[in-house]
Amino acid sequence: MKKESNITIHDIAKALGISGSTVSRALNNNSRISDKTKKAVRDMAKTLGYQPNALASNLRTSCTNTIGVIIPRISRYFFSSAITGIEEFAREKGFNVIICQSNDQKERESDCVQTLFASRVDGVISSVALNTDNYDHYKTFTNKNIPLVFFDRVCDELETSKVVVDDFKGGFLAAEHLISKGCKRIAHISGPQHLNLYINRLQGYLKAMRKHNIQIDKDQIIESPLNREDGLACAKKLLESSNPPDAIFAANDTTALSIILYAKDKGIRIPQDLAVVGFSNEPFSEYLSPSLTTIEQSGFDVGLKATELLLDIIQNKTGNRQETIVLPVRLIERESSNKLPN
Amino acid sequence: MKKESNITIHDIAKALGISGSTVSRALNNNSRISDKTKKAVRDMAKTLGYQPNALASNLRTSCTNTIGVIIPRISRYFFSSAITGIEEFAREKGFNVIICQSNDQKERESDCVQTLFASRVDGVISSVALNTDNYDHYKTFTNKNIPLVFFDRVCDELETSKVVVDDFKGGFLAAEHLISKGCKRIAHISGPQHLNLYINRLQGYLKAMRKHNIQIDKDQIIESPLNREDGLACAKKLLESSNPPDAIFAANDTTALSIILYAKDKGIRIPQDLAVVGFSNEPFSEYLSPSLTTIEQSGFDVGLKATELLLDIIQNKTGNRQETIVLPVRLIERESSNKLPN
DNA sequence: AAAAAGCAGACAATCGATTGCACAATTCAA
DNA sequence: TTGAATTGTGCAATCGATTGTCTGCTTTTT
Repeated sequence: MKKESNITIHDIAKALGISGSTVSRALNNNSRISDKTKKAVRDMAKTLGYQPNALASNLRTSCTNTIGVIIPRISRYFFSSAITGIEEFAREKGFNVIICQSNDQKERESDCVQTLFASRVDGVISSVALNTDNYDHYKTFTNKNIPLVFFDRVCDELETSKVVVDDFKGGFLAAEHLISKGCKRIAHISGPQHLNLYINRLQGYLKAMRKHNIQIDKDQIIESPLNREDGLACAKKLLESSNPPDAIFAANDTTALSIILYAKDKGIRIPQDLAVVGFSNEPFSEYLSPSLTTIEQSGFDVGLKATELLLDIIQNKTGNRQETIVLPVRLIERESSNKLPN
Repeated sequence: MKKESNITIHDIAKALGISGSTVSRALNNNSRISDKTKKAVRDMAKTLGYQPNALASNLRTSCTNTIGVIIPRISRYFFSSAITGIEEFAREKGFNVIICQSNDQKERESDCVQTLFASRVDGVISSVALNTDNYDHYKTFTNKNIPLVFFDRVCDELETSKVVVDDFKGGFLAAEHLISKGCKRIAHISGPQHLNLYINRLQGYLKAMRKHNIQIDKDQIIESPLNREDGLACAKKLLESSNPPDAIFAANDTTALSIILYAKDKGIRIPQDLAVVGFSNEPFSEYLSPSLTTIEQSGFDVGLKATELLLDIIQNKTGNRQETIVLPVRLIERESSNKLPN
């Protein structure tokens, strides 16, 4: 009923008449221990129901076998998929994962950094908050040589590895797709320009436009925080202008959703009057009416890759590298852009 | 560049010419230490940039200040919201959270139990996998007196506390709402009957039917694993019968979605020919066409409450109690049931 | 003024696994 | 046969914070 006195390596040692250090080495498969002893130790460990005390081991080795994750919000599908990828890989390698949410606020992000640091995680994977414009708090990690890998929303200021999707190509595919559907006046709603991924999506869009000699109108490119409300405002601004676009490429699905809702409300037909393409392939995009054409990016793969990279740095003690891994994206054609080229 | 030798309580002690134990007690606000000394210690700690080493403390106290969470899948909105609630509360109280996903498989759930146990978490919050029909693996915790709280998908076999939403009322509200809209033949697609929450939703539905003297037809109540595919099969079965229902109450939104997709495909008008109500208020339900009437349940609140309960058990060492907290639900009326009573 | 009580702080053991070094036993080379 | 090399284990210190017990000093009580 009380504390079951836990089995320690010393109990095993006593049972076998050997020393604790030998047991420890045997369990860690140290080459200095004979196979016979190793087997005896392992068998006895099983018999006694030994459970290693990670705490003690952590204290001695100052490795926690834990990685920290900082994400804006877990309830966004892309991030929860990323978490799944991170966990999958980390657990398989014997690492635990501690997750912190910044709620897209820089201050909370700083708190997350502190929490993870105090938990003495062996490494950190992060996707920065929307309004993070300065990365000093991350120096808590880099100063102490704690490996750090960014994903999706990455930070260029710090010398770390990064995992992103091919946002440039995504932007390009989206725009070219709209062009192929005969759209002539293609607007783009972009995100905060201090984040690479939005810059890249925009650049991809611009490249497609140039490639096909479509005139680029600065009024048709607007920056937005990409939430529901601002999406409506952007839709209004674009669609009520004297020369409205015949297509909009939104830098995320949430904004594309706002556009669709706005258009429905105003009797603008999609895709006939206005074609729409989003970005991310959020789960809801498939069920919208019309369903949303979008760029698929695999959160799972991004998480997996980031973890692979991080654990490699941790285990090989190579120090923070500056590798950048770019994962592929894919255009998913649905109804919102399904019109005949005219 | 190498290991910055970390500041320990002994460094503080040396700097002040006092002993380590005094520093420890001062930092823990022990009453045996004078205010003057406490202040001196705290100031010095700040000056030196002292960061307590949780590992050492954990080892000594055998408390990890960490709670474990086992959930089916983090990518489902209800669960990610619950996680947010759990984290919010736990962090505020100085606890870390380790999350494990069972992917709705009993075997993985067992693995999660082992992982969390090996991590020596101070307590566990769990929502069981769909196919878990036996709870022996959870005894790993109960045997060692590790507090355990279930939420949403709870287990009655073990003597633990539980947090659920009012599924019975939800079922009742859903059915009564359909009745108020003039529906006469109301089908119900329920979930696995070894899970209380589906039993309760069903019972709520039955009570409403009885209250309003609507005939209950056993053929109109079917059990389903409640996924996309099976939802289509259920829809087909119900709607192609010789006497199809004029309303369906599905035990989750995913199944309701399947019904809507099936009906669209077959030219069945919603809500005129068929009214539909789901359960959960998943984010997509708002954007469907027609938008989905559903029962809202707050994952966040459930997570918060479960954590409150768990931390209370941990901190007051009251042992596992058997409290059951029931949180409210709410009907959200949308288009899929918006027809005039006939 | 002597005894009792209270206070502030120090000492040292402890949590359990790891690891540098020492040492014994065995094998091998010369 | 002796010295060297190799192999298998044990000893004891260590990681850093916590905590039961003890000490010396101050205050209070009678």
